[in-house]
Amino acid sequence: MTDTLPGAVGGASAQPPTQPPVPPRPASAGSLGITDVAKLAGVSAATVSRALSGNGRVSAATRAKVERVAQELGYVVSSNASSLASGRTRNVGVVIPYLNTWYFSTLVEGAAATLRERGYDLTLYVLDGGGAQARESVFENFLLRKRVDAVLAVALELTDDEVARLLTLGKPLVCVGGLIPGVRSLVIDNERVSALATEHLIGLGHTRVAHVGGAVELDADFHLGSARRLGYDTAMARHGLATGDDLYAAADFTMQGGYHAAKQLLGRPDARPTAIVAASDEMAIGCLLAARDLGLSVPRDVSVIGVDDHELSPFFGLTTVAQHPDVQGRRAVDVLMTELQPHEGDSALQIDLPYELVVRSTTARPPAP
Amino acid sequence: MTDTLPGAVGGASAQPPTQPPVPPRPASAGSLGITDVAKLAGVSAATVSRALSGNGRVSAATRAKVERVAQELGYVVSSNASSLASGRTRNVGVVIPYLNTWYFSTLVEGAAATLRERGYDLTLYVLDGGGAQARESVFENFLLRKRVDAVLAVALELTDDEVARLLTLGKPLVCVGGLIPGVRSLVIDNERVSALATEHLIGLGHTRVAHVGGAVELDADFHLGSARRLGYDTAMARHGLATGDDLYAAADFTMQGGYHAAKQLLGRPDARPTAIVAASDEMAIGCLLAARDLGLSVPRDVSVIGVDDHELSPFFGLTTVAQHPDVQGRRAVDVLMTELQPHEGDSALQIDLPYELVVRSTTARPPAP
DNA sequence: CCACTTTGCGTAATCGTTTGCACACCGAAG
DNA sequence: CTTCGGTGTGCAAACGATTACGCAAAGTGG
Repeated sequence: MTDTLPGAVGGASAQPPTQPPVPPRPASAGSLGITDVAKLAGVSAATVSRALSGNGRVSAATRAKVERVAQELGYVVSSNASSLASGRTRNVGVVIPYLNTWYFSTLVEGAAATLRERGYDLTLYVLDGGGAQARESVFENFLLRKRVDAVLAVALELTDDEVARLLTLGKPLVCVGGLIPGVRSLVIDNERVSALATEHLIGLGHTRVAHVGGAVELDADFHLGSARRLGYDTAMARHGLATGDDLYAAADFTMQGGYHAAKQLLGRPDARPTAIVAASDEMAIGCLLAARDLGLSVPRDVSVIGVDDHELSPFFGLTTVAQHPDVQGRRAVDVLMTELQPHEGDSALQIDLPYELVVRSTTARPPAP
Repeated sequence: MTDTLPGAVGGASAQPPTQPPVPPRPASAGSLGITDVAKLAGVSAATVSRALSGNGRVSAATRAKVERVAQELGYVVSSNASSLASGRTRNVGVVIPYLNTWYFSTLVEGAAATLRERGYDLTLYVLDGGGAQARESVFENFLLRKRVDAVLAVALELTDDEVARLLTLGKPLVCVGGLIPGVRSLVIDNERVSALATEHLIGLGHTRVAHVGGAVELDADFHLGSARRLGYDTAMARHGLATGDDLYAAADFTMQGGYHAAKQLLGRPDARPTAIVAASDEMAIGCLLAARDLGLSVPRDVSVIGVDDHELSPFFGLTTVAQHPDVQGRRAVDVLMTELQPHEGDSALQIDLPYELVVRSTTARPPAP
């Protein structure tokens, strides 16, 4: 029931003190329930529920009438009451480490769009900042309040404990951006992605190919840095090409990091690499800027390829291996939805996400020696 | 369950004694309710509710015992039941046009962090993509389901209808990033911000100051482009400096747009501006890159200033007028929270957000003529 | 030692839907 | 003309909390 707090509605200016006898119900449009609709439609509340939810059978005529009345009254079901009674919330929880990042925010936007289309709400839990404490409070409290029908974990390496905790709720749990044992996960093959990028350069004829990768000590989130470095190493090895410390520089997945790494790699003119595969587009763009500052022309003097297809990449003409976070978000929701259906055929726990090479103008054949 | 309760062991542990050390499995299924806690603690459900929620009086001893039992059982209140009974949801709805943008995602992250700290959930509605239809469905359905205690509208020019719709719910509505009549709004004075940036350049001695602004036809979101252009115009006029078509280029708030605009402005060597104030940092960075491509040195040949303090700005050494979206998100939540309290003193409807000049290395005195 | 206020807690009535069950009606099959 | 299976609807019991009341027991002051 809406509290009869005076002044909550008016808002604009202070309530005049000379208020006439306060109307007992100040147009409490919020407090209209299913029974109001029922009464006006001349049916029982049960029938209204069935007509509006689509569960159970209702004659076409009755349904139409109920819908009309509900529309006229501006009636909207109380999700709390509905959830309590039915056990379904039409709401999914999305847990994510950060938000102010191209990848994460785009992924969430994709998920949000899909959920909205399906009539679902999205409740967001951003772990950032709060550290271990935030993480614990989310997993120990927020997610257990039965406010969500399912949980989508983004790029989170969940502990067995956290998984168990969530699964005892009996709610589907889907993970995107990392493989978790026993949990349906949508993953991108980071090793292959990185190998593909590397092989593009090798295919162009490059032999001195350097790698700007994530520092091992920053190897959070499913060892993204390691996986991509491994793909680079593998591809190089497969083609009999040398790798080594002089062809590797660690960075932190930022543009600035990529910039400094490239400065270092491209700095010595003696054995300068003719190409760089960066583990992310932001770092790749950093490399581009560094090359320019060193007076090197891209792609004439040095080729650069990234991974992601960041929103800035088209502008820089960056060749890259695209992953599509918005699609990842959408697909993750799709999976979640089928999971919410009374499914039985246990499909694969691991679902591979697509990626593809996007050739732009930062890669070309190596300069003639 | 860990049986530290002497009396509870007999009744509760149905486990065979010869069970190997199974992980404690705190909660049996999701189906444990307040009455389970009540029974085990030897009190009534009402007391458990009071002890856990802090409403009503409970002796310290009882409270401690209830808390311990709840902890052991892994009990978490059902937010639906709680909301239904109390009318409060401990959840706020955030409505936002886009998410995959530095400003928006950072703002939401700030809001999310604050909300989490206060034990609130955040339900996110991203309008993007769905167009008018998405917008309508959010305002006509999603927000009216009584799932939220309050609504935070970000950079949305709400129609009177939408405002009315939300206010009849009796739920607080706060707006950040735009002034809406009758709604408590947190706004940044875009005109002053832009004037401040312009005056920084004027103070350095620049007289030919150009503006890269939002195209009027893209003037969504509270006329951000217009307001910032007006601030530039005003500042120039105040100092008796000329403005005009040769000192203005429209763009679309992207780096690419800024790049092309700057190419145009800086292209003719005859009457080239010595400084540019861009209406956003992303455009400013585009200007930086354009200047470089034209062989101009920043800030020796041309100064550039932006607005935002984008995450990339420190890397580019960009001088800018900072607004702090994360702080804006936090403050918006703060306001929302006081709004949720039984407030009475109607404070100002408009709340001004802070901004400040951040001088880095892209602005300097103009070149000697 | 007696009113009289606090305190602490239990009883029971909500909150607004959903849904199992019962029942009435209806047309088709036996 | 019964007997059915299928439809459409209402009744009433959940769902799992919160909270207004009421009533003891425990302080408090005179």
